[in-house]
Amino acid sequence: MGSTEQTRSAASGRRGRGLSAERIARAALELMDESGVGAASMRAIGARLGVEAMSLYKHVATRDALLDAVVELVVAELNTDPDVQSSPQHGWREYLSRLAHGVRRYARAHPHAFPLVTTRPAEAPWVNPPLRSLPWIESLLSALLAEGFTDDQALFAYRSFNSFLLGYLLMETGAMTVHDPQPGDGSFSAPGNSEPAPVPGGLSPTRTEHEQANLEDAESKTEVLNPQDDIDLDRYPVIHRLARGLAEDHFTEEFESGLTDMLDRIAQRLAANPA
Amino acid sequence: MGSTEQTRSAASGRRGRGLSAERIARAALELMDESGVGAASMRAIGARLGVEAMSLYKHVATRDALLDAVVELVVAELNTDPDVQSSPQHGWREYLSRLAHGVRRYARAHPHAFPLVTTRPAEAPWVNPPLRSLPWIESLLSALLAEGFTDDQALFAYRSFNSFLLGYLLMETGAMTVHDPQPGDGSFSAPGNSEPAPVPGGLSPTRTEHEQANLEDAESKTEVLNPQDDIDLDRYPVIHRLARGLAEDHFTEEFESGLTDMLDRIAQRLAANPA
DNA sequence: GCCTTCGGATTACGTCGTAAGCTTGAATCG
DNA sequence: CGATTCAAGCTTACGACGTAATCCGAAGGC
Repeated sequence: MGSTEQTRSAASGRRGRGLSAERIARAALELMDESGVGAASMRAIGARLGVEAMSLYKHVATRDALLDAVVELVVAELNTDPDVQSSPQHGWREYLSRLAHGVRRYARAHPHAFPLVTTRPAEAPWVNPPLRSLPWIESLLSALLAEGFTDDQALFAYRSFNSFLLGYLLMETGAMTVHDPQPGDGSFSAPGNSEPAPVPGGLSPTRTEHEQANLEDAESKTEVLNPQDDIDLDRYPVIHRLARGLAEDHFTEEFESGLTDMLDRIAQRLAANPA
Repeated sequence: MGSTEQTRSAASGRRGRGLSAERIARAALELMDESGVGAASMRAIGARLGVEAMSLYKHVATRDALLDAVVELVVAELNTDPDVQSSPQHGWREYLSRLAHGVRRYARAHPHAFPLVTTRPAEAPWVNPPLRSLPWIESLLSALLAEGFTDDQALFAYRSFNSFLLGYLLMETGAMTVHDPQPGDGSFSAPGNSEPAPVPGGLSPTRTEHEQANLEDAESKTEVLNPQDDIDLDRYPVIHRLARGLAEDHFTEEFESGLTDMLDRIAQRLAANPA
């Protein structure tokens, strides 16, 4: 296609067109941001870069490695976040708070890629999301130690930080990627575990339409199921009544208050067994 | 293969062999538990049930719907959990605590399937993991309202419950599914965002071997990267020093203390603006 | 000059989800 | 009872996927 012109505007100053592992990961991330994780197939990534799919393997071992690189790329946005500090300037609270806000920023910037960050298997059980990289784990731990934390206190803070961000941000980004509802309910049983199954519709009759949306993709469908006119009043009266409240967005305020409480929890631990 | 004997031991008392949406979902879940999400292909599920892959479509609309059914199946373990109560018997704290422990139980029982529970797009932004089903959301909310919560208090508790469990359990189950390490590090940049890239190895040279392990699968490889002999002492001195502490398992104790704190947080909210 | 090296294209294989149509045997009804 | 119906399961086939193997042409070093 086109011509054999090879502009060679690459920065590395070597052969080939500007392809590189990072550029590939960046293209993959763009595709995910636009159309979900599933849209980032090797062929699609190649097409976006004006290259055949197989050429990517000259820079990336496998698609799995590429996904890991995307995760790394996302987390690496912390490096260029101006509000995040690499070491505590005004105490550990501000350090952790700024870092947490940085994490939230990258999570909200890539709601489709964030599940990747949270669920891809790590190289060790203690390399946890949402930091996921040894450099940042090192940074956090050494920052806390420098602030006078004991080893145990630092590790406790590390775990609390991880689980808090994981929970809140997965909720928040998950709420951003929702697909269309189903007519039938299809529950196998009810919470009261007394009646077997009073479900009327059973399995859905009309659902021939297919859209690829496994764990891999998560379509963008931002359309929100407006609760108050879809919820079955008889089966779910409380949900029906609280519909408006359920749909309200409390993410920012509760992120702040949850973060504060988490930091308080850590501070409490500091006071409990002082160094 | 075999013979044309058709034992017809099905419970439903109709035609066909015992196949059903629930049996299919159960087979899929077993495959996931054994070998990761990716192992539950339509063909593999069919094989496990002694049936061709296409036969599954007589009971399941699409593989996506099947994954949703698996999620439902996992969450439905709450229904048969003897310690979980369908309505508060001794106050909301015990109700929520028992429910939380029930969720933890199903999460630990299916560490490979749990990411599905946490990341599959829901039918509405407020249908959140780890409950994910309208019956259980209804149950939780009505339980709290019955205990005297205001609407806002119940919704706050619902969100706190979700994000706490999401965070802790994703950490815990994530630590159970770890894959083998890579020789090279491959970071694009370091946390201090001062030096560009002091990485020695760059991209991995020897990694021709492939094993399917995208978000879909997450191989079982329970082998743990023993920190103290693999961590680069020069680049990550703190991690190296804290290696033993990082590898320690604090999940149960910190789940308990975190749960207590979360319930305290809710109680605080009750006191703040009393009904 | 040649020769190595390396980045990209080509071809091809096995597996995946699944659309379309066929077969079959139990349930139903005359 | 035999004819009909029809859902459950089988067969075939297609396009998209990840990727192994191979080839090719140009840039760099000698």
